[in-house]
Amino acid sequence: MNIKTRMSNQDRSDMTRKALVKAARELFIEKGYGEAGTPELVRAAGVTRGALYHHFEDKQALFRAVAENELAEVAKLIERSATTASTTMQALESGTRAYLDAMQASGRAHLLLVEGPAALGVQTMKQLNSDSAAHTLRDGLAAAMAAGEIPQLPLDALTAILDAAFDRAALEMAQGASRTDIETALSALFRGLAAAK
Amino acid sequence: MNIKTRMSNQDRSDMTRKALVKAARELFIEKGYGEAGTPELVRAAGVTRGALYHHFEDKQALFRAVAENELAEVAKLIERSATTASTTMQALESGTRAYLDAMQASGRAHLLLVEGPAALGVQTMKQLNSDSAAHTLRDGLAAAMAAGEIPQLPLDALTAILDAAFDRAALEMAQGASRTDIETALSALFRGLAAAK
DNA sequence: GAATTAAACATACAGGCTGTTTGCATGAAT
DNA sequence: ATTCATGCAAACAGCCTGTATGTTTAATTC
Repeated sequence: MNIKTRMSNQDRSDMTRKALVKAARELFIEKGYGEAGTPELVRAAGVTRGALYHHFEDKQALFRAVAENELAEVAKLIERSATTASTTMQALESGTRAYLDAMQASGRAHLLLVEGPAALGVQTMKQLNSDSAAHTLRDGLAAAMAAGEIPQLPLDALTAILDAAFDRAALEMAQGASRTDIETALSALFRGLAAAK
Repeated sequence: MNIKTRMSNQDRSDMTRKALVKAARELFIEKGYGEAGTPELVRAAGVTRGALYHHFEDKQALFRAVAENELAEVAKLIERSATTASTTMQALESGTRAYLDAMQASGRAHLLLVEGPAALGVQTMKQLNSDSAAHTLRDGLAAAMAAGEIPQLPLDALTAILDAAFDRAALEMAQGASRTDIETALSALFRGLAAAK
């Protein structure tokens, strides 16, 4: 597979793109976006800087590709784990667990929650998120409100705040915090919301 | 005051340090840590790069000084607004409002919550935070638990999650989100916690 | 209070990194 | 078979960071 002779342009492009994204993912995690240099990056990917700048407009675009990859993976994992829950709140809680699981891939939380907003900007990150699957939370909350399972509250604000809570939960877990502790605290928040009529 | 002749070394140092931190604060906000170059920075501060590297070990140290400044300001504002509340939960809620207020200074939320973790690292930022005054939340929650106002929950996890919620609340508000919406959602979370026995 | 030392810069320099340009080789199209 | 386009490779230009060196002026010492 590594032999570069006798290959269609398509395949060659796919290979180098993937090699670049993979190496970038690792180096961005290890050193952070700012400290990860393209010379080292392409060395790790086994290509040249020429290839990089042929496939990506700039370093930022490469990071964006990495982030989009991660988000797609998260979305896939969440969809895959979607079970049939009887109440909307149960669906939300199981969705939360799926999200926490999906975010435990090594370095993913750091990449998406720390490097991403600084490298691409908060706005762009928000955009990428909603392009993939973050609307899950928003929709779930809206449904729960409609079903009367939680009180009527400003949807955008509540979504943002709970989203942040989940993100931090994922980040803490990725850094070694106790999963049961985190889930206990999150559940208490959820159940409290439901009780708070 | 701008005449640089006949000044003690102390005063000269203080002046240039302050000028650097001020200019850095603005440029880091405007362009982000990575894109803010020291040549432009020192021009804005009215000093030379020589002065910068005389006072700060490197660009990161300058950012750190900016962040510490902001955190100190936040802590000051929170302490100043500390009122006597009858219940621990009331104290927590008023503390929350004070925090949100303090974080509305232009660019502050972005600096501390977006640039900071990427530029200095999540760990260092956490450290700086706890060095200044973030333990307020943790202590408040512990007190509320001890007083039986909220259920017994893993303190670290709950603190982290609520901290994240407040941070995002501050960030959203700084970006134009409705304050009443945010406070409504936050209050619901709090009251829910209290109810969730 | 003269001489020495140390602080606060200013300037010049070295290396590295990003993005661009130019050249080349090979697969695709005609 | 020839032309064209794609996928790179390599060299280049500009900028930026951190360091090293020089200069001025305040602080200290004798």
